[in-house]
Amino acid sequence: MADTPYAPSRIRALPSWLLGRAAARGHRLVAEALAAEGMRMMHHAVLCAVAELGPVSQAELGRTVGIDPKDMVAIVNDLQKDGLVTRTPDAKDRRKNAIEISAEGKRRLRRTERLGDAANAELTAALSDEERAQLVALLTRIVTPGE
Amino acid sequence: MADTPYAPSRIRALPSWLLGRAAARGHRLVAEALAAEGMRMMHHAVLCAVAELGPVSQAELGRTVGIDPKDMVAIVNDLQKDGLVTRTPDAKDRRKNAIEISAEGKRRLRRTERLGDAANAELTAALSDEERAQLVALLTRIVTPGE
DNA sequence: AGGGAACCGTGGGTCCCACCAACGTAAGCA
DNA sequence: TGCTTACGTTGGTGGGACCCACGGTTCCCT
Repeated sequence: MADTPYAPSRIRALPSWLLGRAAARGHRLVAEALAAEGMRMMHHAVLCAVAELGPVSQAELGRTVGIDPKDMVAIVNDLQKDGLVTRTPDAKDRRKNAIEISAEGKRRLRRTERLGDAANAELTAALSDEERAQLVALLTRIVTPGE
Repeated sequence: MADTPYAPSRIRALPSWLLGRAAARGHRLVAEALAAEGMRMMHHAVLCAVAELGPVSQAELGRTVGIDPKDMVAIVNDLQKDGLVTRTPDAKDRRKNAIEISAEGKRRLRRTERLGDAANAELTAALSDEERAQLVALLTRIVTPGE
């Protein structure tokens, strides 16, 4: 028999392993795509969330995208430095910063969304539309175990 | 209106995002489980591969599990230090190390495999057996785009 | 009204994973 | 024989996720 160089290796069938591998490929594809605009995945995610939520505090932003407040500081710093969002102290609650997307941020977001979509298309190129939807549904149930 | 704190946020439907989240949860669950035996995911994967492949070089090991040779060195060091594998110079090719699992390694592997399976069961607890198989099939096609 | 609890933003740091560059040694091939 | 390739090892970079602690602010309960 021809070789098939490496044995199937029991772990290759474990969901956790496959998820790790698939996520790594997805991350690589998306990161490469977004790099064309000088963005990273988390920056894009945060920018996207800001666009959807309107003026919002960093803490709430962190909760929606599920990242540490500490890391959010650096991301918002970067986005602000590039003029993609504005960070103004909230008049009603002076603990908060009101983060809002700028016009330039919206333009950037439109481009990065297209890049991200293209990368995701490549990531799931081997799947039919129906299978892609299936995958999304299954993953959604995995990531939200409590709901 | 009741709140539903965060908007669906467009990115939450992207495969790459969901994969990252699901992988993070899977990694956390498995890592916690394996920590009971003082093992990490990559150590378990390598040990598993060694058990399947028999005496094998580090380079081939790295190819099968898909990790950097540099990282493989550290992992084999750890496994050897714990007496789970043996690393002997290959007589036929003196560049290579022949890595082989030890009796203690086999015992450890049996335990970590059970722990890993349990963690994966919890990870996919929301899915039926059929759905789990579906997920594995879909992920497999994503991680091996060229085949 | 007062005081403790909770929360926000920020800085400190840790751990794990992925990847790249280089080098000495050894094998394979022309 | 010399050239090319491969193996193992050391060095380092960077991103992602996570945790702790602090000062400032607001909320809530008594």
